[in-house]
Amino acid sequence: MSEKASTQEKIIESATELFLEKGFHRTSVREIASRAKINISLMNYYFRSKEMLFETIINLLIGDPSSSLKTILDSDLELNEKIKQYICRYIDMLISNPLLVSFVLAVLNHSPDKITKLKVTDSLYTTEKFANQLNAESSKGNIRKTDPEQFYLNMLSLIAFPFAIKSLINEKNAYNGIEFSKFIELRKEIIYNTLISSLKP
Amino acid sequence: MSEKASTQEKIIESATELFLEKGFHRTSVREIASRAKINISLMNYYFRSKEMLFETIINLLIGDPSSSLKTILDSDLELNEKIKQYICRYIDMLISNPLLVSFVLAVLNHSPDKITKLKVTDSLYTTEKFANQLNAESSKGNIRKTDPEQFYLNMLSLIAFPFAIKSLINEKNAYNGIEFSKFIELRKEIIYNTLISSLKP
DNA sequence: ATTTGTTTAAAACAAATGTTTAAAACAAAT
DNA sequence: ATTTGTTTTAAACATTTGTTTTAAACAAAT
Repeated sequence: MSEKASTQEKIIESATELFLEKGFHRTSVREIASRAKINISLMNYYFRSKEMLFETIINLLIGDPSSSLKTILDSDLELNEKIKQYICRYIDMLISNPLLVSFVLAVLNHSPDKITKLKVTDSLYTTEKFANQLNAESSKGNIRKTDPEQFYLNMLSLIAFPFAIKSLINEKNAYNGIEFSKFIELRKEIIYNTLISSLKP
Repeated sequence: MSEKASTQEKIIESATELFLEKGFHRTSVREIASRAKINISLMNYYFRSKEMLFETIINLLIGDPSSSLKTILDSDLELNEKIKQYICRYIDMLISNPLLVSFVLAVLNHSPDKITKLKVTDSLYTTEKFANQLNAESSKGNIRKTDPEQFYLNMLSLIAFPFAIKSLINEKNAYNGIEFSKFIELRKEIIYNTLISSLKP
């Protein structure tokens, strides 16, 4: 925890850690206050309610990464290169925050509106320009006829799902955090190859 | 709800529905009792605690499907056919219980031990015989050199992840439950083709 | 020095939680 | 008919929950 952090920042820092680890309902406001070393009532003073604090943190956690990734998808990169970079950046992002996938899935599961009604919704799961690119390449005969929706879902699944079952993978292979990251690093190329060969005419 | 169901069965039925929909912490024992139309204390009478009831239900929900799928993986089917059947049966199972993925991921996330220490653990995520088969085919030059661990993870990701983000997919494409199922049905062949082309030497 | 607006603290609040108790209702057996 | 063991009920239990209240501490401005 940073030293000169304001009360507000301390609350966000602690709450973010706890919400990522344990989710909304398993985290109590007293635990947040205790970790942030502030009085309980300050949470309500700065964020009105636990719920609003949670929504603030959702935006912080999802907003930045997803819009950064959207940039790649919407760029003018050549298809193969775009896919390669997207996989790479996405995985790097998740390695640096391995709890993010489970967090998003948890929220998505018990209060989907919190995510779908988000300003950043379409950053999270939209493919318009990318879809056009796939269709174009398909028309030109460069790649197999491909449903962009399904292809993007394949890509997302291959990238994100392993993080959702991290503990299962670690348990089975007796991995620690670092070994897991190495295992995931290997997937960059594997996922790329898998997707590219699925596109070959 | 069945008519002649015993109290114990009524509790399990109601609790299963609620745990699947809302998870452990968002479900109260009073809600379970109310839906099952029984007295609150009967829950403790039959299952000692909410926690033990939850574990009972985890076993019921995960046990059967996963061991059934394990059978396919451990069979003597030829590789391509085995993959095809595995995808098909897995997806059929998830279509008939679309909340299962999110449920397992939620449990896996906040109390991994509940799953990894399960009797059915290895049914959930083990690949020994399948791995040997892949290695054998690889040695014979029939398929590309492939890490079985990564390949199985690919397969699992492609199959299961879409169910974890069901609400996102539905929201984006304005799907209802049936349209989602159709979308997923299409994936059987797509996933098969994707995986098979990734194996081609 | 006093007033002002802001931030922090301690205590209390009402509501909800999982669980236990103690007695009643019930069915089966003697 | 009475005892026995099982099942069900209503009430209370002790904690914990998120939130609010009230007042104190603080800093800045007049």
